[in-house]
Amino acid sequence: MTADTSPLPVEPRLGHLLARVHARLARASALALARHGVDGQELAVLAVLACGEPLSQVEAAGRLGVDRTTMVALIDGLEDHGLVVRRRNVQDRRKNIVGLTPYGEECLRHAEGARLAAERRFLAPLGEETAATLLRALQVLVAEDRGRE
Amino acid sequence: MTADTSPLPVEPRLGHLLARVHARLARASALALARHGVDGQELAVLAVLACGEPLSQVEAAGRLGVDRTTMVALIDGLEDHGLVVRRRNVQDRRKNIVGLTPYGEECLRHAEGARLAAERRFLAPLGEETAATLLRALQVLVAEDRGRE
DNA sequence: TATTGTTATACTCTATAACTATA
DNA sequence: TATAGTTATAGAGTATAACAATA
Repeated sequence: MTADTSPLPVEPRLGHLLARVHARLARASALALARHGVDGQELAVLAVLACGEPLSQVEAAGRLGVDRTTMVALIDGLEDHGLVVRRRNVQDRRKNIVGLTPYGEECLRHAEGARLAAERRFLAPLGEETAATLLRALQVLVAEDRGRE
Repeated sequence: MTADTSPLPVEPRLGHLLARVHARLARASALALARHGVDGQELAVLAVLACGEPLSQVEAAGRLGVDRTTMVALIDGLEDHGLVVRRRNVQDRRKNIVGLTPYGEECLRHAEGARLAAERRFLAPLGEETAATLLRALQVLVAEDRGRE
């Protein structure tokens, strides 16, 4: 409605806004996670593996929305750093049960705390109420997605 | 604080939400733009080129936040489809002034309309007020970015 | 036959380096 | 020397195809 005489190069587009906000959050999170030796995706894997029942690689991949071949590489990295272990499932020997090592659990706690703090700092300029509205709005928009596909 | 016994796979993370919402909007926009022969990035280039003064490739790249080498390929594609033309700047013969053809202007109008309509449909489930809050919140978060860098 | 994990491969997107022509 | 445009190249990130082991 005020797009006519705007001196801005292009009126703000939702897509650009989302991409830029996401990129900035990613940078802030990366900075906060650096000293814990994991990146955001690896931390997400740890969190998924720690949430309740033991998961196979395919199950973990499904919960994160990545391909199983991507999960192989992720688990490789985490295992190399001693954060997780692969164990053959004795009931179904095709499956690897991937579990956190004690070190992995400790890393998850610390890194998740750092990530959460970074997210709170990131949202701080909005104020509590607006931040909550933002999160709810984003959840509505992803839920809407599920409804159609 | 509530991370111990949560039955959820992973509590919703802002990063995931942003990525998923962005991906969904990108799909919706791509669908809406398909019949106009441009994708979102190409449309953004057209919009930047149409906003006021004549721009060189580097200037257009700067406004979109992409590399000049990326802009070369983008302009190549747009020129191949007859949407823009490169003209040598006579004051500074290193620069290409990139302008829209009449067909490019028409394409911009139609495609931008389609994109805007898709964005409105996308935000519709939120209701007007919440959608406005979402947009303002995202703008605050990118502006915050500018303040620090 | 289908599924799991794995590897190799290809694809997309973007940036870096190096070249040219101009300034 | 520095900048604009271009090209070739490389890197990150991810998906697809094919294979062995297992169900």
